[in-house]
Amino acid sequence: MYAKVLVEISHLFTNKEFTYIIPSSFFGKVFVGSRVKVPFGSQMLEGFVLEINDEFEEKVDLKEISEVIDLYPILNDELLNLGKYISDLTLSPLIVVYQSMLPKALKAKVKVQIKPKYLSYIVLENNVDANNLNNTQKQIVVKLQNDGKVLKKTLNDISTSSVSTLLKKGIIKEVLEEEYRYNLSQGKRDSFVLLPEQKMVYDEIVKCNSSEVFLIHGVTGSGKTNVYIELVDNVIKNGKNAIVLVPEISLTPQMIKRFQTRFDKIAVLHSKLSEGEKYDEWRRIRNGEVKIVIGARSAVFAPLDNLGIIIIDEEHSTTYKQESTPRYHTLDVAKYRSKFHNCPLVLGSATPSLETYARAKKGVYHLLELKNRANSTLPDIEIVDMNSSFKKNNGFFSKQLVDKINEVLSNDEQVILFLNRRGYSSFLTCSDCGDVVKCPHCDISLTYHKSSNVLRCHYCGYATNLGKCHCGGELAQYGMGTEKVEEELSKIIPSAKIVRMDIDTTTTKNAHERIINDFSNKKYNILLGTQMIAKGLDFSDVTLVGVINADTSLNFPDFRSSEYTFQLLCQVSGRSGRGNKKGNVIIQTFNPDHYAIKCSKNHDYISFYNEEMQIRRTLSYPPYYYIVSIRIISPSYEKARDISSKIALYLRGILKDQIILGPSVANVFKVSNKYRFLITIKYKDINKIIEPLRFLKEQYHISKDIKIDIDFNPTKI
DNA sequence: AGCACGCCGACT
DNA sequence: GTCGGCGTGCTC
Repeated sequence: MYAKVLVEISHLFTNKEFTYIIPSSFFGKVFVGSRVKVPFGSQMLEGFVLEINDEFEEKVDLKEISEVIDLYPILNDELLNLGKYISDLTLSPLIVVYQSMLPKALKAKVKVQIKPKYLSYIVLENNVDANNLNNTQKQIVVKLQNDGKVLKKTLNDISTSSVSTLLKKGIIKEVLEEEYRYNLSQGKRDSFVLLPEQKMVYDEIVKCNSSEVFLIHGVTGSGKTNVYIELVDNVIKNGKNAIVLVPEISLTPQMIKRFQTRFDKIAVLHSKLSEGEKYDEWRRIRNGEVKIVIGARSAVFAPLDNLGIIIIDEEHSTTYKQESTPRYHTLDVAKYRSKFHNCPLVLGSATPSLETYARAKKGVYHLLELKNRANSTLPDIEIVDMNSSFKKNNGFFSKQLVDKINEVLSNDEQVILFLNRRGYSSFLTCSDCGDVVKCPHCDISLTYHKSSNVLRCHYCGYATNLGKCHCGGELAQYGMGTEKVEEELSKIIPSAKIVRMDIDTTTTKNAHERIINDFSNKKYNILLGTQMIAKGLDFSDVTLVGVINADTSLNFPDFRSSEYTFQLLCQVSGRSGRGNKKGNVIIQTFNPDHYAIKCSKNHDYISFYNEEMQIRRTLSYPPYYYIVSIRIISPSYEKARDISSKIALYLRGILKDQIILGPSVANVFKVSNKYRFLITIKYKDINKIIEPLRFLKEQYHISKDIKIDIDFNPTKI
């Protein structure tokens, strides 16, 4: 017997398999999808078995598999083939794809070994003649007769020696049972009835018994989660399982809570779990102990059989695209799995991505609408032109916003203030020469962290103490960070109890949940934060949302900047007035006439969509064209530049009908002392460009000092 | 990635 | 003569 094995080295030979002999002692123990240890050159490596054959005809000296790691395969046929599909789609090494489909604990070269955690229990082994026992022993036996199974630790507390005597006599025995590190307690049951509009959406989807894609376009607060819960309930009643995907961790606690009010067998997968917890959750899923998986991007690979539905909430979120190899999009993976299981895929958003909405309008997806808020009305939105306001008081806060905050606080209601920091984090400028302090390794302004008084590079992590400019001038703060806004706000409104939520205040475990709980329990009356407070949060006492600077994302050099801005404004606005009190939103901006801002005032997705689509059409951007970006990265500037030109020439030579842009220096020109060039292809048919790109990738795969990074449908350009 | 093989410079 | 530089190539 022979096995084709994919070894855990991604670097040299892409997707090459090696054949090994299965020694007779391993017959029946090696499966397709199992991990094995194999001798490889001088080293011992782990690998995945991809094929098992009776014959092998080539005349090569074969080695034997030296160890079988798994009792059962860890990847089933569906996931093995899904991996191959992703590998083809993203031009990533297959082994890297498999690794990212599994928890890190299952990876060969993981630094700390993560193993299942076991607890020792004691059970009665034989019928006991109580006369042969002393009092302590009797006490233990009686306890076991009453309770059946008791933690060994508990009995040891009575008497360690008695326990070991009984064990020796064979009267009791020890059993090991696994303890899962992550334990989701059962929630309080809560029932609701779908509103007519929600029921219609539900009925449409429940009717479907094939792999169709549905888009629920529902305004913020329209009760999409209730529809999800009913859909999942229906699936489970039919004996099937469900995957529910959410964009990021800050959203997860509330979504989990909602699902806990209805279901028990839920597993949770997201990046804030420890590796041990992830491993345990993964095995609970694999062992069929759960029926629902809720999680972020990677949860789309959850090893659930018999899927009945996949739900992707906040479909437009860029977190669904993985920003490292393999650069897959969750939507593509979900589509594959929905086809495999012949089950519906449901996308939900108040502000769908243009790509998704365009497909829904074309009829590729089913478009379903929730036009009304479930329990309240949409908030009133006021746009404040900062061009005039800014000159008057020269601060971050317009008079309108300050007045409204005071009014809301005096009613004992709450405020969420949103600071749009994208591309505009606080950096330091020299007051003499005007230079911005940049990272010596990356072409990026350093961000000033006031609490620790250091300048930090958000790309490579470089940190330096605050010094003087190279010209000797003083450095002055420019731009605005949450800390600075908080400082100014507490001066203007001394009575405000402000809690900040940003990267700095949420590094510790459970920090997210703590801040959200504290704010929810009204320990604070103002929540000030960055992107992470924009989505999903649901506080019934928040009646004012203030957007301090709507423009910064508008100025970001990206063709999607208008779309991101519109989405962001709708999302944050949606946090206001979710209870029974009317909500208000104040958006401060220097561009009050920009369509992204104007449309958000009226919650008008369709007008925004139409305006933006015209621009996309004119400039040949998605969804009219697909985009692939090719990044050429090298520590040598000359090499990066020359190879880029060579590649562009090659591509232009064979892709005569495609739009090829570049090479140009990338937006962030230098990262960690490596220079980056960019070539962009706009295309309609992937089949026309995939082979040359695969060729390029293979050509430079071996090269030490040139890295070619190919990113299909990049979210950042 | 490792590690061997191999082909040239500078040392006891 | 040989120690060791790292370029090239292979690993079932």
